[in-house]
Amino acid sequence: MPERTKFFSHWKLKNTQGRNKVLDILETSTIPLTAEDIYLKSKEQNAEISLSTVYRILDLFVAKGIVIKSNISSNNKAMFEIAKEGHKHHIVCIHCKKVLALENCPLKCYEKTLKNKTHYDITGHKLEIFGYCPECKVLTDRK
Amino acid sequence: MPERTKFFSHWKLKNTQGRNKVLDILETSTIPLTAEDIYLKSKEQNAEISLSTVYRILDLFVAKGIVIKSNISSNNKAMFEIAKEGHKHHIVCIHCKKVLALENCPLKCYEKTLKNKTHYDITGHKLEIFGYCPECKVLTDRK
DNA sequence: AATGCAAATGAGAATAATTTGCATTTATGA
DNA sequence: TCATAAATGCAAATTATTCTCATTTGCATT
Repeated sequence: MPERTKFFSHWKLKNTQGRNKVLDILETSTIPLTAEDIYLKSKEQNAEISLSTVYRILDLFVAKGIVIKSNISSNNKAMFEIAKEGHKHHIVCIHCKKVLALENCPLKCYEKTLKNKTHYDITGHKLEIFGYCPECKVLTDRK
Repeated sequence: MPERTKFFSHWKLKNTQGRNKVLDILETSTIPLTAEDIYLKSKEQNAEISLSTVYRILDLFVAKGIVIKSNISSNNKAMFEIAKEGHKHHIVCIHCKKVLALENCPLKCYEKTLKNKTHYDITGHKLEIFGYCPECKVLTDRK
């Protein structure tokens, strides 16, 4: 039984080429991707999945908690990333849009506390922090 | 000098009817609102602001850090809320969509640490936590 | 208080992301 | 291997958001 079939059967999902490829692409990427990014990567890798199918697969993964959907500010495209350890969070400068990655996830501990307190099975989270970077907080229009 | 004029002049912004109304609506609301929600509320209150202007005002407020833009899962409309103390975070059940409000913000402390460490002027953050609620984690399709 | 001007607004057309319908193909369990 | 339900591709439909441009408004300065 192929490794991925086992993985998918945990969720009672068919192990299709498209789902495999999307999972590959998401697991390989170090940054969140848009549906179109994934579509283009599948094409590059000679395993094209139609864009609407990419959307359907992503929706499914989000519904299962395998993937986190978020909308990084400014553009309004949805971004998708694996809901797993090893993810990164960022501080985004509202003014110059510079992005600073945070060393470690401030919620790692908190999630454990929360599991005990709420009895939820927590599968992931989204976090983004905003502000003015040291340069911009000086220049900015605010008094 | 009207109270709001002072507020707006801090950001070198004109004190217009639209901006006042949008701020009123956002400050009054206990939940994040879509641009359309705000448009409809302005209409109800006999101070209609055109939808495109609502979008423009919201973009401006986001750019200044007065408002936080986020995209609560499932639907893909942007949601807007005041970037202020007293905000709430939530755990959303991936399966039944139930929302549980968290008592206190797990980032309150962390933001202070971060200010010192990064010298950013932090104006706000977005946080959403996902998982299966106690009922759904039993029923769920996952093995 | 009146004036000038840059900035803000309204209306609706344009854009672009996402969803949907339906005919065809594919994965899985018997 | 076969039957069947589920997944996919394609193109059209939908919908949130942005943009254009003519008109209006807020505010600094007389």
